[in-house]
Amino acid sequence: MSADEISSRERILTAATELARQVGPAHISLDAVAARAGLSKGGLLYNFPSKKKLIEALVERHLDEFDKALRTLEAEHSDCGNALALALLELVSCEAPERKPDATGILAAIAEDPSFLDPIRRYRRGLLDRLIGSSSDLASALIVFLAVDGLRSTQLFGTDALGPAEHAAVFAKLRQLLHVPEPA
Amino acid sequence: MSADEISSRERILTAATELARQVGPAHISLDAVAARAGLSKGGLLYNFPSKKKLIEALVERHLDEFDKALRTLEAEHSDCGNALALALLELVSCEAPERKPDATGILAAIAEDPSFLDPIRRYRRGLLDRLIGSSSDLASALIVFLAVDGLRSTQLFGTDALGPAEHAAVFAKLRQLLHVPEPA
DNA sequence: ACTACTGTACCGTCTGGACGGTAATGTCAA
DNA sequence: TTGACATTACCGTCCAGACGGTACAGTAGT
Repeated sequence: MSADEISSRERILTAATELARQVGPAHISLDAVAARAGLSKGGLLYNFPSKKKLIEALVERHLDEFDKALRTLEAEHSDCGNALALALLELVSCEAPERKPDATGILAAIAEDPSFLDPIRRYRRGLLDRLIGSSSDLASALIVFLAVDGLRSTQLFGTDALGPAEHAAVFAKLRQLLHVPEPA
Repeated sequence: MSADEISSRERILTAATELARQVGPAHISLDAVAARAGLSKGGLLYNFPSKKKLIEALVERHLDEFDKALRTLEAEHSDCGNALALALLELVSCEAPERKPDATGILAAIAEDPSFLDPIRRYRRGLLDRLIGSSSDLASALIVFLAVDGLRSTQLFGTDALGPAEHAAVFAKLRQLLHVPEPA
């Protein structure tokens, strides 16, 4: 891995994610991923010895990115009592594409085999425990947790039905549930 | 279609859904679906002339079942002001498996080609409009809408992290948001 | 005779993966 | 400094099998 270029692994993972969005999560073939990542199929199989390993890495990377973005946002609100719930809310509502990890690869994983989501299950349970432990109002925190899930899933499916005004209304109310004042 | 047995179309659709859950949504082959539905591949292709038609029917049936269950629940609460939001809440939280449509087939659809979800997009937008038109408190209704989405998506992914107690706590709070008294 | 299939045979395409090769880049003793 | 070997990171080819779909002859119930 030379310093002036992104690692092949990253390029492959990104190519796979983009392909999933374009041709449908069930149709990411090794050939197509390799072509898109700018290397040969042999090269791909060198980095990921099987399709299974590739998809596992896809899930893992998404989880890492999500967790990193979440912890950054959480730190920004460390003064607030409901920092984690607030960070969750902001992660899913923020406009910056950099901070919002692309989850399309996850669809490829679940399409291939639902058991690929086991790491996600574990992560979510941990997240929920952390949320429960850090929230003054359990029910409200759980509502935020679910609502964020809802928004993320609809973004993932491309079935996002909320307009900007509705979007703003929900988030204002959710903030209110967390006893967080409106931002100026 | 004789009266004493379920139609072949229904059997095929059910078989496809079950297969999607078992082997992964990306791997429902016509051969496997036919075998599971107890007919030959020729018979399957007689009912659904292509895989595309089969999957379209999968999405359509799910939408029909969902809408039917929702309208039934809505009618049961026609005296309440937030009947639709409440019905949504009950549909996703009820224990009766009969009333909760299995959405696994949807995963097969999105895995194959995300544009299969167009009917779902339309339905959701219509549902949202109906919700907005019928709710006294818009923001709360939208929160319920999102939270229900969240719960449905996690059930779909099998990443449901909430325990029974947490589950109960959220739903109590959501009901409270809709100004609905606790059931006895 | 018509409907609703069944069963079998087949075709062209695509797939994951195995394999052998190779050029570049270390590593290390003499 | 050099030669010997190891590792990394790929390339290009091949293949058995699975896939969606077609074609068609046969058949049991109405």
